[in-house]
Amino acid sequence: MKSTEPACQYELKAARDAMEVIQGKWRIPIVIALTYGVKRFGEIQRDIPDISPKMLSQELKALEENKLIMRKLYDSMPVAVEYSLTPLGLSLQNLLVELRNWGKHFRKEIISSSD
Amino acid sequence: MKSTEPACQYELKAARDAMEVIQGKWRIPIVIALTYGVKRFGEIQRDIPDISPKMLSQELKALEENKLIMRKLYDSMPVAVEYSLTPLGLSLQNLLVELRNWGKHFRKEIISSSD
DNA sequence: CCGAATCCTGTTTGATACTG
DNA sequence: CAGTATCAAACAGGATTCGG
Repeated sequence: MKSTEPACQYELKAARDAMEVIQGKWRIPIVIALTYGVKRFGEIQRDIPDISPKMLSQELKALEENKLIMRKLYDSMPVAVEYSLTPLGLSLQNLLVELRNWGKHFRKEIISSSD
Repeated sequence: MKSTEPACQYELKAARDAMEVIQGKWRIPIVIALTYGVKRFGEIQRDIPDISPKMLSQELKALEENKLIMRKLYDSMPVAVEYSLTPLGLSLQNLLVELRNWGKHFRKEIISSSD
């Protein structure tokens, strides 16, 4: 065989699918915030100090569309909304662990060595 | 304790560091292409059919700056250049595996269920 | 063959203010 | 409290052309 690629196109697509879902500045922080339990809009906003309400709203919506999180509306007065991880969102844990592990490894290699 | 966040700021930063390095449309494909061995510019370009030379050049440079790949220049005529993964680049394998696993899981859950 | 340079477009992100 | 609306800035990505 001349090229090594054709056999792995499916694997590559899976990796890119995953990236699409978690890519961006805020999705990982939001998911991590919610791994500590159900939270309300304002709580998440306090946990991620420099996110704007617009971005938070927008990214929550995207995560909900991908079924990583659940939005529960309480029709009280004033309204209350609670966000939580779905099973699919929880299934990200292994990936998040690897992400953190590699992130630490990277810092050791890069920050210490040169640069 | 009232907030769950302060303790995990370091973990969060590690995850974001990792994301910054692998984020974007082309870095994962490039790294995956190079896991099959040393390759030249044109080979990588053929392995990733829809990448433009500009993007390939730009992303190779970024990956090199982060020490994930190595660039070796052969001063022949015409010049030849070979790219390969560094140990740090190779250390991404576990993360890539998780990325693919979760990507597949995600497709099963999403594509099949509704959407 | 391996890019660099330039120009251009669309998306992402952000600051700020406002609403039910 | 939980967002929306608006505007502006930044960035990613693409098309094309050029050079050693």
